[in-house]
Amino acid sequence: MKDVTTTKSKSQQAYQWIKQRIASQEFTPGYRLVLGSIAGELDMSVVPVREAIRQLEAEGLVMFERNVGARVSMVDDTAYRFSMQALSLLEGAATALSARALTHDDVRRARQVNELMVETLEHFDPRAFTALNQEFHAILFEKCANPRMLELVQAEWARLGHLRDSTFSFVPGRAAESVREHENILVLIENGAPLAEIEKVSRRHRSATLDAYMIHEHPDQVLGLPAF
Amino acid sequence: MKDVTTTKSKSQQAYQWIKQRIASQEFTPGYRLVLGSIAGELDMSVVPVREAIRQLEAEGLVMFERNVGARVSMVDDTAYRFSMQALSLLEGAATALSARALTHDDVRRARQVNELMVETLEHFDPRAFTALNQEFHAILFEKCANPRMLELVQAEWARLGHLRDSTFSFVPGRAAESVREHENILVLIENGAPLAEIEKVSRRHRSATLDAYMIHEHPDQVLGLPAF
DNA sequence: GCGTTCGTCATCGTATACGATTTCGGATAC
DNA sequence: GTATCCGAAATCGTATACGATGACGAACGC
Repeated sequence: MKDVTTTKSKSQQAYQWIKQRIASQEFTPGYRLVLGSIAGELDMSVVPVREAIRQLEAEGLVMFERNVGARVSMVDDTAYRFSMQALSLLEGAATALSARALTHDDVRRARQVNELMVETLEHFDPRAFTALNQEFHAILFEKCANPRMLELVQAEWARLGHLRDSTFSFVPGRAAESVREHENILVLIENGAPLAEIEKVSRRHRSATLDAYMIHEHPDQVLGLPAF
Repeated sequence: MKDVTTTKSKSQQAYQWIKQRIASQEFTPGYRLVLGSIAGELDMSVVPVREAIRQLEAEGLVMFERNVGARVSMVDDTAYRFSMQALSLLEGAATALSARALTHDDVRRARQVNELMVETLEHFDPRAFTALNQEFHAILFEKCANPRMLELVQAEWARLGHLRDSTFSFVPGRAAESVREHENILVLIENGAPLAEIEKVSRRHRSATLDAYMIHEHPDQVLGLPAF
């Protein structure tokens, strides 16, 4: 008897396989996803692959054009900005909704990650830095009391996945500031600050990264977002 | 030559067909979606139907169990609460991001809708009331400067679609209060109030509906959400 | 030389077919 | 009477097959 929860359907296999490739940058934005090739690669027929791609399409990771095919979504600058703004909103709230559930150990782990980030600052590697950044924030919002919001945050992270590396490489100065804000957030959580305060600061933290990026890359079209 | 934008693929036909049935309550939560039957109904094979259902699954409108089949998502009370909370967050922000783009005419239309709601209060029809409620809010956030956030709001509305009728029927008293708050929001928009203020009030407006529901149905587990 | 047209190839879209899994009812044992 | 086991029917999962569509390049006309 096979364990259904462990034995994945081929559609799911394909789904995860593709998703991972996108996340790991093996499939970069614009990359053409050919059904037949992927099917061959995974040793299955095209049908499960099609379904997998549909799901990825619904998540916004791939674009699909009828009778033409699928390709990894191009996240142009404007789309990037919009997603980041949405993420600042969602993540801020998720962090607040998670704060009360965080243990001392969670905070300790987060602080540890943040210290790693400080060390990384010297021989700065945007990619490593961003990975740590995600890890840090993931610890803070992972215990979000609202699972739906957690889903939304994670979906938005995935959407931005393929270019989240670049954020800090554009605006190197932002990284140092970022780790300082991280410590601020940790202190607020430790002190049981009002949830509204935690939400506000978390949201600003991410908006600030976005603003830094916008000012650096598109100083003309900085569109203010309400930071409360 | 066929117009590709008009000529829908069968998957898309199936997708819209099913989605509409769900929205119109013809397929109620728990309803079993049998691939073969739907395919027969639409005069197509099961393959496009499968894809359609995958998409709906990704949107959260249907649940899917391997080797068992799909059914319209049960939105139990807790899931309902979580989605509403997410919606209050998203909609509040979307409304704020839309406020500056609203014309006098938009506000006028919204006010008109709200006045209809007032009239409806007398011979109260939860279903009609909720439809108007959605229309009202749609006017307010439809010009959201951030299209991504608009997508998220609409997706969340769709998720709650099948039971949004019930909200006000549970807590009749809430409806009257709700229309008063609507007018408040309109005034804020007209006066060019700070976006933060608009966001705060919009968010509270929806949270209040949720709170009223929770207190009425589950007085034991009212879980506070940060209203700023 | 340049633009247009036509044909071919790659790829997608869907139907059909069949094996695999689950569900459910009835028969059997206790 | 109840619990358990077995088997058939319903339904899903995937492979294969073939027609349809669009992309690309070569040949042709100008």
